[in-house]
Amino acid sequence: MFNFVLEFNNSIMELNEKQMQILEVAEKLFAENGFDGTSVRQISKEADVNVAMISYYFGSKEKMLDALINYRMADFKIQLESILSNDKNYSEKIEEIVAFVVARIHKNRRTHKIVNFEYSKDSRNINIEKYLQQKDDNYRVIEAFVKKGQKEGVFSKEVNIPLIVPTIMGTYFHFYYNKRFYTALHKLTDEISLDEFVNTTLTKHIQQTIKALLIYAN
Amino acid sequence: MFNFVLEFNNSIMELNEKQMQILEVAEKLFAENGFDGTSVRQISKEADVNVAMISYYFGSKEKMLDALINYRMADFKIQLESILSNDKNYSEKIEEIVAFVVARIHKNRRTHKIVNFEYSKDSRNINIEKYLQQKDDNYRVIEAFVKKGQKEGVFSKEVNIPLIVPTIMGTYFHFYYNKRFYTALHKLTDEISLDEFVNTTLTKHIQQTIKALLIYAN
DNA sequence: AAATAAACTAAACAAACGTTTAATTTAAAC
DNA sequence: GTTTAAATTAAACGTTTGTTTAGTTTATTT
Repeated sequence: MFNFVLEFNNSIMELNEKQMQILEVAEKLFAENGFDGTSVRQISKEADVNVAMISYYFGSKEKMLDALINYRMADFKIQLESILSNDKNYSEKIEEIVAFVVARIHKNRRTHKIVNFEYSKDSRNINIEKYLQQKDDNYRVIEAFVKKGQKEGVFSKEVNIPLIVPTIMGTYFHFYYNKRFYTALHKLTDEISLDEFVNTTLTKHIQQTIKALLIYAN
Repeated sequence: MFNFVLEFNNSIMELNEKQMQILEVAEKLFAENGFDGTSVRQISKEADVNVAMISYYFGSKEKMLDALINYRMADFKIQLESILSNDKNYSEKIEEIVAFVVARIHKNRRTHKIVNFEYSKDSRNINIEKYLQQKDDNYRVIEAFVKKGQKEGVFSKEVNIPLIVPTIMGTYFHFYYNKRFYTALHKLTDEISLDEFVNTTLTKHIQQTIKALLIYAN
């Protein structure tokens, strides 16, 4: 019996297996139908638990969303730094960073989608500290890397560093949100070939883009 | 008294001023709080009309969303082609295309956001033909432009053409969806400086990116 | 001016919503 | 084995949801 210990709301929240099972179902349904488009009865039915368990375990539907986001972002330790500390050249390092980021957001795409949609709402009062912290951490690592490359004369100094990550993640998500259109364009069919497409073609495109931008921008 | 004539569901839908006023309010609220997060009573209250008018005019809340999307996409004639037909060089043409696309989606960002969020839902049954048609039209124009540049030896042949537009639009939308984070990073404050930022800094970044990609990708 | 059609309204509808209650079963502690 | 706590349940709570009804006002047509 292994529980998932989670720092949350300045206190520690332990998630047992049943809670995690509920969150998995909630993640799927929120990503498919939106937060407001998903009822707690749907979640409880699909997770095979009583409706009251959601309030019992998480307090409310909204607090369950908080728990989900923090649960998914909790293990976002900066593996970037280990990539940047190896002895590859700058071009190879860019490729590794992009491949890592794309694989990561693809794996957590459902929660990212929920955050993207709910985050900008005035009405929603979600606790996205962990998400913002991770975003900031990632940015600082990228910033240091690019500035180092600029100092060594490998990277162009004309690049807008804060907008590099939006280009990486934005390309992925715009593809993902419009996958029905783009998979038709690429003649892809099932979910497996989507994974493959992301890991090969899409990743390669973003790698090319960022390499060209960092090296040749003017 | 000028009405807006709209082709819709294989028939012609005429929108009078009151209907357009309702759609403007609905667009704002849908973009802010989502489709499911917005009630018809909210819309009717803010638009200063009776609740029943929404069913009376559009049939249902969902059909109103259809009407909104088609209303906003209706005037999306391909101005791209006029840009591409002038006598600028390739580099300048890229700049003009990017500036045009960014300005366009920024202007219609609210409806784009709604489409992005509702489009991927299995549960939602929205009619996005106009949107898809416009997407396809735009892609074909871009494709022809890039292939011409490749033939003339100006553009790299290593570029994945279908993924160029996702990079342009994705960069914009990832910035827009996370604007709270990025405006803090850029130390922007009000809505005006956001418009300015999009028209100058963000547009320039995407121009740099696409130019570098098309010319130097390998 | 009378008749017809369109625009608009307040009220009511059933269904679905998130949450709470009170009772019961299961597990842990003593 | 008894007591205490935690987990689980079915039912009910009061709101809010999108939509419809039936009636009234305003505009257009004859």
